[in-house]
Amino acid sequence: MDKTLLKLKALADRNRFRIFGALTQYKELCACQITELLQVSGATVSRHLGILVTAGLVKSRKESRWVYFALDEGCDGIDNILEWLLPRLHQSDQMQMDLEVLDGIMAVTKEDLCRQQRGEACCPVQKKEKGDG
Amino acid sequence: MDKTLLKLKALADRNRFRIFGALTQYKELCACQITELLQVSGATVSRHLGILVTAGLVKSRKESRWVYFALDEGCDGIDNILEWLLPRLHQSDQMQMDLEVLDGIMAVTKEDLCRQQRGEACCPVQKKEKGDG
DNA sequence: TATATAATTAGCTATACAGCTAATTATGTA
DNA sequence: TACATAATTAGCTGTATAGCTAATTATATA
Repeated sequence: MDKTLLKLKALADRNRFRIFGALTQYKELCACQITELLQVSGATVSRHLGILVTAGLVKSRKESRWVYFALDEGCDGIDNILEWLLPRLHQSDQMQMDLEVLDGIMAVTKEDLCRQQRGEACCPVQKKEKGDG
Repeated sequence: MDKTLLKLKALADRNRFRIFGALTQYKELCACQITELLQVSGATVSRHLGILVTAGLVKSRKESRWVYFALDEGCDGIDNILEWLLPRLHQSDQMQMDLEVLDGIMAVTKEDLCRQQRGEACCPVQKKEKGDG
C-alpha cells in the first residue's frame, strides 16, 4: 500500500500531474524543457521530478550535461493508471494549453531554450562581460 | 483535470486511503465505525469523509442520527480507479489489519460502539451523573 | 586547467492541511 | 419541552511541502 500511496501523493500535485501528462505525449523530455513548460525555477522542477522518480512513475537518463525524463513503462500499475488518467488528461484545458506550449518548446533546440532561460538572446552579442552599462 | 486532481488529492492521504479501502469491502459504513477503525477524533474523520465526498468518490446517506458512507458507483472513472487500487489494497498489510479490526467493529451494534467511544461500559451503571467521585 | 553550464542539493519562507478540542447542528427520546 | 447524542463546523496548532535563491556537483569546452 505504501508504494501505491507514494504514487498517489506523487500525482496529487498540479505541477507533477502536468509533468506526468506531458510525459504521456512525449517519449522523453529534458529537465530544462519541463522547466520552460511549468514556468517555475529549475530547482523546483528538479525536486518534483525526484518525487516522480522515487514513486517509480518516471525514470531518468543522463546524457552529458542533459538529463532526460520519461514514463517508466515498467512501473507497477502504470497500465491501470494510464487507463484512468489518459482520457481525463485529453479532455482537460490545462493539458491542451500545455501541449501547445510544448509544441513551441520542441521547435527550438535545448541549447537555445537554455540560452533564453539564462536571459540571453538567441545569438548572444557578448559572451563574457557580466555588466550591461 | 481539476476533478481528477481532486480525486488524486483525496486518495493521497493514508487515512482517507484506508477509508476508501474499507468501503471497497463493505457496502456502507457508519461514521462512528470509521472513527473506531482509524482511531482518530470524530471531527477529523468527518473532515476526511467530507473530502472524499467532495471528490465524488464517496456518497453519504443520513438515517436518523446516523450517517452512512459508501463508494459512489456513479463516480467518473471509479472502474479504472478500482482496477488499479483493489489488487494493491488486497496485498497490503495495512488493509489486512484494517479488515480484522472491521470484523470486530461489525460484531457489535453501532449503539454499543458509540457507548464505548463515549467511555461507557456496554451496560452503563449510571446514566445522568457526570462526576465519578 | 580554468571557465561555463545543466542539474541537484541545501537552506529558507509561506501556505496547506491533518490532527485536536470546543461549539454547534440535527435528530431522537424521556 | 428538556435532555441526550451522532455528526459537523469553527478555531487552533504543529508538520509537511511547494516555492524561492544560493551553493554545490558533474560535465563539457576554451
